[in-house]
Amino acid sequence: MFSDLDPLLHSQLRLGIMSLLISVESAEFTFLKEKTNSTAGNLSVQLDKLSAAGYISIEKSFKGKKPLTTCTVTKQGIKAFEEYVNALKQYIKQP
Amino acid sequence: MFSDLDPLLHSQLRLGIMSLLISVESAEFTFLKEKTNSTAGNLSVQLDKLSAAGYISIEKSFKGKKPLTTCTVTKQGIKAFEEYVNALKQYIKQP
DNA sequence: ATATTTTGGTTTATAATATAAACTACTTTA
DNA sequence: TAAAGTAGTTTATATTATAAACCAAAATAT
Repeated sequence: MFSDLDPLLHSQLRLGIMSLLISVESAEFTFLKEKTNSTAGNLSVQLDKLSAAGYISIEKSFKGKKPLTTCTVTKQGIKAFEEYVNALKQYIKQP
Repeated sequence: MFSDLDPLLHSQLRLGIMSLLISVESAEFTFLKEKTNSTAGNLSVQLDKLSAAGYISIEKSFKGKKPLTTCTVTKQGIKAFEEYVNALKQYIKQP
C-alpha cells in the first residue's frame, strides 16, 4: 500500500536542505541557515547526517580569513530525493 | 521560504492513517493496521494522538462480541491534511 | 469441560531523533 | 585590547516513534 519514507529525508530540516541543494547545486552554510531558518547547531548536525549518508558532499575552505562550508548534492542524494518524492505521492494523493 | 510541516502529520504512520481515512471516510482498527502494515501498539498510540488533536474521531463499539474501533477523519483533519500537503509541495517541487 | 490460541486492542519501556544551548576559534570593530 | 560578531561544532535535553509486554474476552482444540 504505502512505501516506506526514507527517514533521512523525512525530516523538515533535512528535506529543506535537500530541496535547496537540488535547485542550486551548491550552497554555503550561511545560505542554508538563512533559507531554512534553522539554528547553526541544528544545521551542522543535519548536514553531517546527510553527508554521512552520501546524499551531499561538504567542502571546508576559507572565504578570505573566515571558514567556509560549501555543500553540494550528490547523484545518490538526487536519486534518494526523487524516490522519497515518489513514495510520498502515495500518501498525499488526494481523492 | 519553507512553511513549517505540521509535526502531527509529518510522521509516516500518522500520514498513512490520514491518507487512508481521507479516501474511505471511515475505517476499522484492523483495516488500518493491515493497510499501514503497523503493529497494533504503534497504531493505537498514533490514533490516540490524531484523535487528541481533533484530526480524527474514534468510536468504540462491538462487532458481535468482539471490540470494534472505528475511525473517521474530521473536517479539521481534512483541513490540516490539505495544509500539510500544500506546505510539503514547497519542499518537493522539483527543478 | 478446560486448556490453548487467537483477536482486538492498551500500556509501558526503550531506542532513535530533533533541536537548542553551550561552547570553540578566530575576526572585526570600538 | 576589550567587546562583539562570525562561522561553525559538540553536547545535553526533550520529544517521538516504535515495539515489547500486557490484558480481557472469544474461539478453537483436547
